[in-house]
Amino acid sequence: MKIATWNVNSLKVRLAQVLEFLAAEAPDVLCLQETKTEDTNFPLTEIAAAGYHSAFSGHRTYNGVAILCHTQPDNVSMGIVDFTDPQKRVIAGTVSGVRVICVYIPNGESVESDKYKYKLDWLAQLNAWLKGELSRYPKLALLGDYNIAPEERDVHDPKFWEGKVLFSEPEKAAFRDTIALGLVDSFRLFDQQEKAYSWWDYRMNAFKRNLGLRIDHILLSAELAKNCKSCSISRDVRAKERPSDHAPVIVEIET
DNA sequence: ATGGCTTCATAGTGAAGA
Repeated sequence: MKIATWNVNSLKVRLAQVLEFLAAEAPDVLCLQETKTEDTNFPLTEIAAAGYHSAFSGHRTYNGVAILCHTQPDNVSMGIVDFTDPQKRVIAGTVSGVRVICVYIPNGESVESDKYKYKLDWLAQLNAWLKGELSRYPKLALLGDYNIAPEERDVHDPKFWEGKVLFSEPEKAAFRDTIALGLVDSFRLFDQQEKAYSWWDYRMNAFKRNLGLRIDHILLSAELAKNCKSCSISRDVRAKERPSDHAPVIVEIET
């Protein structure tokens, strides 16, 4: 089973690239973030023509998440249970016995911002909810744009980023709390090249200079992690014409 | 090494992303 995640930064703008990615990689599941698309405008037909079912939760301008899937996902749910959030950031579904949770974790803007408080609160709510989800679904994959670089090696310049949003201590602590629930950062199960990132700023030639952060993650429950065969970042996608600022991440799991 | 991109909503700029 091949599962991927990608922050597309507008599904409308990136639709052709999404279809290209589906054709090239043929993932069983593709989780999308920042679709920025109202549900009524979701490109169901084009995605169906590529052989994929869609489950989605979006609104205009910001946020928006979706799960594209070769088979119809079961028990699709939106949001974090018991947490009222008008922003569409979570969608989950069960595919071949695997609970797939697609998340777009808040950016936080800066550590002084009210959005940063929202981010930390959001992460606490996520972790509280996940605890129950993990006991219900031993085979669970949590994927998406975390907007957190967990370790120094995930940041091109740790000194520069120290204490800043995406790499501040409370954010990293929240990430470790997620891991402590019994999830594994699949990327670190394998030998990886140094300076491997999943996001590069559009400005300052950041991609060409590899000034990036690894903030998109695929976390697996123990039962899935033990059968995980690979985890890689599709860096070439970021090099395309008019790219998203994020690259996709893909895992292969033996089922 | 953050003003220096990109997208959206809108009709000239402003917000937001990360």
